[in-house]
Amino acid sequence: MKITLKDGSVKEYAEAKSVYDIALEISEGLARVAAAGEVNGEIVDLRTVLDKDCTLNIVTIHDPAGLKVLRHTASHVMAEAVQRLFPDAKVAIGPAIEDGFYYDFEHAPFSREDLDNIEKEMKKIVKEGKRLERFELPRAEAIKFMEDRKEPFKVELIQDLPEDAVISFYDQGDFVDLCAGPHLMNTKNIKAYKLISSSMAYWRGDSNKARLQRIYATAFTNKEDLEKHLQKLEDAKMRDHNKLGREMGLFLTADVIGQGLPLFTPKGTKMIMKLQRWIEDLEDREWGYVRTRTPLMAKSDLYKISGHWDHYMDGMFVLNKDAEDGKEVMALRPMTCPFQYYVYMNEQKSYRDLPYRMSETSTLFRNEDSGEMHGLTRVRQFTITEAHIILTPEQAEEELTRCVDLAHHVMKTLGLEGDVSYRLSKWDPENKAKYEGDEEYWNSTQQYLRDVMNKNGISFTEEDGEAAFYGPKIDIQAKNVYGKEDTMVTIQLDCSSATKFGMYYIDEQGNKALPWIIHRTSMGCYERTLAWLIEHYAGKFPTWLCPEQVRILPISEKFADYAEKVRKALYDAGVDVTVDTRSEKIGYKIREATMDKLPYMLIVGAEEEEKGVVSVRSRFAGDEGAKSIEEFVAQITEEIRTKAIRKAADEQ
RNA sequence: GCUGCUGUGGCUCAGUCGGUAGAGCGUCACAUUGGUAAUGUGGAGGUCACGGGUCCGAUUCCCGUCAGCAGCUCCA
Repeated sequence: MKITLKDGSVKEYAEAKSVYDIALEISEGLARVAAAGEVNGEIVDLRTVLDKDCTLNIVTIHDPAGLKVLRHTASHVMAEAVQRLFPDAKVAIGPAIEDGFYYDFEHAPFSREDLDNIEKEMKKIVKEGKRLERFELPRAEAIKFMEDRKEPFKVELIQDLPEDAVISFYDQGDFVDLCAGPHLMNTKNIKAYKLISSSMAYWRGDSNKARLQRIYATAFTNKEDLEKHLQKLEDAKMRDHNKLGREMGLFLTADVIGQGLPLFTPKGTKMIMKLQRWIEDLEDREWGYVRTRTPLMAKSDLYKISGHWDHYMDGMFVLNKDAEDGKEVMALRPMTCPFQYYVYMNEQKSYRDLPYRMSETSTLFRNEDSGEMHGLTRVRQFTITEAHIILTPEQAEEELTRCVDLAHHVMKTLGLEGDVSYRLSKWDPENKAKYEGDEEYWNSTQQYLRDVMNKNGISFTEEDGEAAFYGPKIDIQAKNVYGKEDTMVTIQLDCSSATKFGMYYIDEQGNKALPWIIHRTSMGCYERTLAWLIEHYAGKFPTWLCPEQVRILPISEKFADYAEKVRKALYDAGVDVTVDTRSEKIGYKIREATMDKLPYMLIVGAEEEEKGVVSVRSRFAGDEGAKSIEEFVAQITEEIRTKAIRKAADEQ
């Protein structure tokens, strides 16, 4: 008997065998869908004995699709283990996800001990080598089947399937699950898995529905891959800005100050100031922006005009809300838009003045739900380089391109351009009340942004329900160390706000005309960008961003004067430099400076003083040898000026 | 906002089956003045997150609050 595999290779067998046996042998337990080979154009059943040459489309568990199947099967095994240990646990759903799988149960919260016990029980099930059998039932029987097994969530799932649906189940002996498949054919092929964590999840993501316990786990084809993955999770923890940023002394929080209100230390502040000075100069001198400075709060009247009062009330901090003494109801600003509009309207503008680009380093306040705050990435007060560009409709395409270019330039300079993806954030046609404007407005503005990105050769995804209430956005997204995505930069097209505020410009015919508005950031907010930088560089920032760029390490206190001379030379050149004057051994000082992730250490002793040099030790190249003071100053100032991103050999 | 877990010197953690606490690192002082990842000795430093309850007595048990974490939901 000859079998032709998908890759063209041919296997020969002395006697007829079942597809099941062949599949098991070739793929270490492949997915059922893959096992269904084609014989003379017909899908063969697993136990069909092959008596002719055929082509078998085999997906092994080493393929991405097969790995997903492996994980999905592992979720069934986990569900069985849970029900063996906790017979009253009701099963909900258990899909494979990126990097693993989960299963939701209705049950009391699981402790770590429970998870370990479940893992042990899974081991037994794997060892038992249980075969997974697929069977199908008509809808009514399927419902009865799950009703008999007292699985209300499964019953609900089946009820939502179409009347004529073929409803399939997978039976692994003591555990049967509603499932479209495919699956591994045998539990024994699940060799490497780990229960990661458990947490609460709502049935169908609806907070009004049942509270379930979700167990997150992962599975791989072999122990090495699993170990590698677990190591990766550990490494991610080491880069986590919320941990590393605090350890490095860049920021802190205080219970009495409140959630989502980080405090920046001198070090963290220095980094933010370096970013801010750079961005402000860049925008004003090279990209044609003017700078404004507007209030952090306003009367509620302003937000009523802007639409925030109707569309964003929950997200604002409102002051004097229930005041009975006649005090004005105010709100801290959640955005800068309307404030800058009034600056625009201060003087009548001609088409010749447009595009009018107003930028502001703007502090904003957003009343996020208490469970939403995280480190520096979700906070209640943050500062952003926010601009509003007032322009004629004819200028929009070119200006939007400039905005994308500026954002790209900023990310490239920071070395972060490889981390991002672009997203067209659209309104939600299913939830029109959340947005201003009609279908035509949204379709046309969304198409406008789509065209701009296409013309600029940007690949992007599209997402419903992510737009601002006044218009669609180009969002530049980045993932954190745990794979969670955040918006870093946003560029929004707004063709409706000008009407609300009565903004206009005088066109070439001398008539009032309605401008368009671009809302955009050039860099995400400083807090979030700093978080991103910490995680991207694992704290080893490019020299220009380091709060401490050089540390001078005198061999002993005898060389304090020479160290001071070197320090002054660097300080006068604008370098952030310190001297470690403690009476510690040089090895100890080097160790500490290394752990502080300093880019440069300058060791100075008798030899150096005599020759007027410094011994350079860098994070990038280790011992760089002796250099004259002038030479090192020239080298580092050039590195800082060009914002070079030097990397060590092992960081390439 | 919801569910769960967590909160002990600056950091990492131990401990108290209820009798007001300990280590390492860091910090400070002194000695040492050194050559590329840890010199030695000594000292200081904690209302055990905060508030209430039970108890003769609470850091320990219970309740609440605040904060941190994970997840859900949300994110103009």
